[in-house]
Amino acid sequence: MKSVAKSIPSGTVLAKEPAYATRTCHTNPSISCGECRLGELCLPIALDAVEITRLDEIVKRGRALNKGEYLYREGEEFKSIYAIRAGSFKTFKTTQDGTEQVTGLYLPGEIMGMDGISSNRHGSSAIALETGSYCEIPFHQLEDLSARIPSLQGRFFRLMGQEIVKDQQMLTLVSSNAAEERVAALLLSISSRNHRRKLSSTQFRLPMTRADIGSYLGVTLETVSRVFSRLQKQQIVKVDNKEIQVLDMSALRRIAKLNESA
Amino acid sequence: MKSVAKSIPSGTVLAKEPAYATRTCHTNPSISCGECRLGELCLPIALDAVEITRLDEIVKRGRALNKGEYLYREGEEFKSIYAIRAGSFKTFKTTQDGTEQVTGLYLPGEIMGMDGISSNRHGSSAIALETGSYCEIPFHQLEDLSARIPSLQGRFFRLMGQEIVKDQQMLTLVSSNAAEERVAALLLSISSRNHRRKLSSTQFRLPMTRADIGSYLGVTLETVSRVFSRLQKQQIVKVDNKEIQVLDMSALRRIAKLNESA
DNA sequence: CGATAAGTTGAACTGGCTCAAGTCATGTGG
DNA sequence: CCACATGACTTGAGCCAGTTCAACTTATCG
Repeated sequence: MKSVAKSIPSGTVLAKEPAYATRTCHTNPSISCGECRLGELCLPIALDAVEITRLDEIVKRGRALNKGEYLYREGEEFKSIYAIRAGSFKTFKTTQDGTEQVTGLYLPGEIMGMDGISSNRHGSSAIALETGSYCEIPFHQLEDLSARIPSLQGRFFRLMGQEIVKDQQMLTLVSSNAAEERVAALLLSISSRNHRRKLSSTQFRLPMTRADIGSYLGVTLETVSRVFSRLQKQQIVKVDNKEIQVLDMSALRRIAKLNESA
Repeated sequence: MKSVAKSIPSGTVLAKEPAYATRTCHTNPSISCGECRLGELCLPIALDAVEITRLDEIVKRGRALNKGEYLYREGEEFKSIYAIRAGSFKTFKTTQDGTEQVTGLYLPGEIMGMDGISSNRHGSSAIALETGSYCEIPFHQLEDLSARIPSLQGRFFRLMGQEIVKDQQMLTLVSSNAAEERVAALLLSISSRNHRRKLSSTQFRLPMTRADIGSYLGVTLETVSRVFSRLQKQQIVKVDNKEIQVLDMSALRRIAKLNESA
């Protein structure tokens, strides 16, 4: 927990530190799915108490991961999907010219690794952006269980459907040019995901570097930096390195062209 | 069948017409999944004969659709997914400024509509690019059946996983700039999908207009046109309006940076 | 505290965009 | 079956958002 806080600059004016630290779910590995505060976001939605217990039996609670540690690597055999409990992760592919292309940002309560299901190989690598923890769910056990618990099967279909929708929104975002639009949409996305997790939707810490954001959004890191500067000059957000404070949410939505997604 | 052929310019030098016409699956609505030549690509893979019969009972074979007809519209209630039997379809979203953003191209044997699963609303509209036909699979019946046939559940998980992988490949393609790379990747994608369907991987007809291709790839139609002209000048492809002949496959792969996807 | 990574800002360059003017294809009605 | 209208495609010219390269400041961490 403290190691997350450690990465927040001490003299920061924003001071959303306590909220972040207390809310970022349990690093405590003994918490079961039934007790987990993220249950309402994560896999267990739509399951009753008994079903959650069944699910609990197959979930392996992973150890804490430090910044930069891999959860899995592109090309490795796919065995499990992973639910984020705390911290944040990015997924990325390494292109043949050796550059890294960020394909996803994952926050607590979200599921990673679904791009390995079809081919039995992980389609991307996943790495912790800060100290974090996760639950590992062996996929074939999840399949077995899903066949016996229809509501779990339905839940997982919907979860995969969500991933498809998310990827398509990202695709339309990146095809439709404007760099400002992309950055604004990313901020709104983080904002609304924080809201779901009962965190501040106006103050948060960007888990990615400018380079990661640029890679994710299909622009250079310099452009990301310039967009932040511009948005700040227009009083739409306050940017202090990775600390973001949204000052004018509706202006931000206007710039993002309100892709309903957010 | 003939109406597909009709859209092929008569005096064309390429003359891949017969292959196209005979191979483009059955427009015959009485063909069952067990008999369908697309079975090996479509939902039934991994199912035994008895299971296919069960699946057959819930599949509704749709009427032929003419060019421009909608299969479903963005925002409509999601009830079914659709398997393409013949022809080609595009999916697209209409952005708030009224422009159309192409999100997918679907060929026979492929499944459309999975972006409606999570929200119970279709996330995009689907429209026939030429005369085509489809099978409708009511989703809740598919869910019921999947709960009773584990191999069908597994198949559908993998199919959704494939859609996720496809969207992410598209995303990385569109973030990594180079217009030529994007066009080359699209050509390779169609080529390999044709190959899977036992059609020519070097000669085919583009089902989309330049405008559609541009929208899909995140460039303008003029850029698409110029890229085609350049590729033709370099003797990599022969372009006759919508007819494409790949002359130098390895050069095309080199340009596409061989995103293994293809 | 010093090294290294992350971020900002400026200046010049350029790929793709916009606008425009044309050709070519398709299909519709007389 | 032709003529004409409309949509699809091509090509050129100028422009601009975002890139590249570079110099610098600010954070982070052993």
